[in-house]
Amino acid sequence: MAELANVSVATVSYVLSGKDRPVAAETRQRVLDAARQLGYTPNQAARSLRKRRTQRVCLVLSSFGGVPADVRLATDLHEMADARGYSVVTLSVYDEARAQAAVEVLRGGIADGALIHVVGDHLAHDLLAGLAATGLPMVVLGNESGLKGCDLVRTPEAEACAEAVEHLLQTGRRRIAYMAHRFEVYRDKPMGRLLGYTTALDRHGVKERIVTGGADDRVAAYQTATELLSSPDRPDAIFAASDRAAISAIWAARDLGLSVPGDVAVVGVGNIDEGLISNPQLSTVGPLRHDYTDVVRLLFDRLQAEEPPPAREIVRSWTFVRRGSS
Amino acid sequence: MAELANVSVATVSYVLSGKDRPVAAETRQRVLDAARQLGYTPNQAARSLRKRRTQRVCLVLSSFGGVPADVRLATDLHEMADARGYSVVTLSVYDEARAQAAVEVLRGGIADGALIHVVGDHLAHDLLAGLAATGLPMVVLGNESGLKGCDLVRTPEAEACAEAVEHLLQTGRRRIAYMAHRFEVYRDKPMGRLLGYTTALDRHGVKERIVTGGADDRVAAYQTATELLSSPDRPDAIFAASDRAAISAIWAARDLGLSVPGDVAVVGVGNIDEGLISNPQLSTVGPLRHDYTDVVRLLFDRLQAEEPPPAREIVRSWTFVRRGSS
DNA sequence: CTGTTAGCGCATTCAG
DNA sequence: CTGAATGCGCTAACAG
Repeated sequence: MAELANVSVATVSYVLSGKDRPVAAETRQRVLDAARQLGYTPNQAARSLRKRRTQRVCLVLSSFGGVPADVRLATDLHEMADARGYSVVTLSVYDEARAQAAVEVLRGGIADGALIHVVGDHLAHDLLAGLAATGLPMVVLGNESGLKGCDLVRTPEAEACAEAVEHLLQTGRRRIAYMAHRFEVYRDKPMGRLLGYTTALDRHGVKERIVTGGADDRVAAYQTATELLSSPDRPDAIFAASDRAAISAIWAARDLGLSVPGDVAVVGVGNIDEGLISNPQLSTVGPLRHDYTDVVRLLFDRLQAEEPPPAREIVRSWTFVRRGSS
Repeated sequence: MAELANVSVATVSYVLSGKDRPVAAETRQRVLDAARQLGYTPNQAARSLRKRRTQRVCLVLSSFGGVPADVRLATDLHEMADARGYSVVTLSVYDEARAQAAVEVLRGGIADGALIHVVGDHLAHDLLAGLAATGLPMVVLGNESGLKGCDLVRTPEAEACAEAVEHLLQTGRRRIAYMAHRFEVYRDKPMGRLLGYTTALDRHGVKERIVTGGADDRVAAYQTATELLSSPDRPDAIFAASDRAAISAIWAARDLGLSVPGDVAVVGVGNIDEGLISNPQLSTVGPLRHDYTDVVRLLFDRLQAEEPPPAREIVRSWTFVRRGSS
């Protein structure tokens, strides 16, 4: 490369990395021509080794096709990364092995910072804490507590879900089933959405708990809802841990000849757009606006800060949105 | 690190990378202890610079939350990567800018190989060809032709879709609408799914073409289907470019008081599981089994080959699956 | 304006 | 069995 253009490697580096060092127009052109002719692209490993920065950020998600809101998160991240000259790579963490691998990759220095949104318990708290202790700039979405050295974005899910369940109680529902994500069921004590459910029932002195799995995918949700609603003492409301599951529940109810919300009310979580086209429209719990620019900004602030800024925390606002299904 | 364990960097390298060089048990333990105490992880940039391999593969997708089948593709890739000691990073390509960026990152050497599944036209053929010319081992899913130096996985979408539309014609449908992905509409000539649609109509001498957008997301599909079905000369069949859009179309029909398939038949593409719980069950076009292990194996064969193997090609088998909606 | 040089952190000879 | 020396491809500082 350098010899083809008949210049030193330093010159090549300067023109390709667009630094301010003055380079004769003619020389620059020669370099550019040679680069194009050879299809030359600087080796990023060498570059980051030298610069001690990768100009990359890493997005860590539970899985592709998981939470629909992740699409927005990813878009917002890509957009800001672009604007600031960073690339984005994504790691998928859908089980413990993947969590381990992801942390290893991050520790190996694949990126200058990470935006981490892993639902469930795959990414153990210790792993996360160990990663943060590395000094890697990171922003964690979740309800982890006691994470030092990184920014936290938490969502008051429990409160908002309790509100939804209280609404069900106040409109006369008494047998309220909760369709949970798998990881919630295997937890020692209820948290988040499930906690909201139990809290609301506690407050109203309702003893009965009907907790099933099935919220993880649409088909499982349909089957679970069908079972629930086929039983002789069927619930008069289903609170599902995801909107997708809730919509499946609506289908199941209708296929059984039950009316929604007449015979059974349905409420989901997430406030996805699809809730607007279901019939009836889906009552849900979630953010009113899906916008993660503030979250993403936390990361880039941290990346571009001279020294580690104090840990900040954003609390995302979640509310109960009543629509036709309840 | 080296000094804490009181050994040379070479020794550290040997014990941590698990090479066969003999190391005294006591020395090894000292290194391991020091590594854990410091939370030391070898820098991957330096390692790949030296070894000229990253031990990473890259998955390139259109977008997270895009095609449901990508979840399986990702799982299969992760699994085999794990087994062979590779990590997986993912790049998301949902527009031209992202395509450009992704290719740049790949050229920069982020991974030893790439599995590329980008639907639509974002990833221009030239970019792909340029990347392949780099010598980067890659497997491309799509119907690109004339790509040298990489393995191709193609899907006879057009044929399978034509079969579906012929089925609609044979069961008496005459006004068949096609709900397209955005990128299909803006193409100069029909390809893939749209081509299947036009081909079938041509064969049967049907002149009328009803092509709309809306297949990209559920809400848009619902709205588009509602418009189509509200018109005085409404179609008697809707062929949607995705199952998700097709399911939205079923909802739209039902919400308008139309029966499916009585008043309007609906057929989708993709054969996603959700089609089994829709009411009626969704007729669709797609693979009977979602399994990408053979595709993934192509990549690792290529990675572990001494010299570039001949370009191979896999043709995935797609069929029309008739269910209740048509 | 451009070339020379010294590492970045690691894996790998080659000596000991 | 272990340490010292070399260089992977690049950038930044310093000479010219």
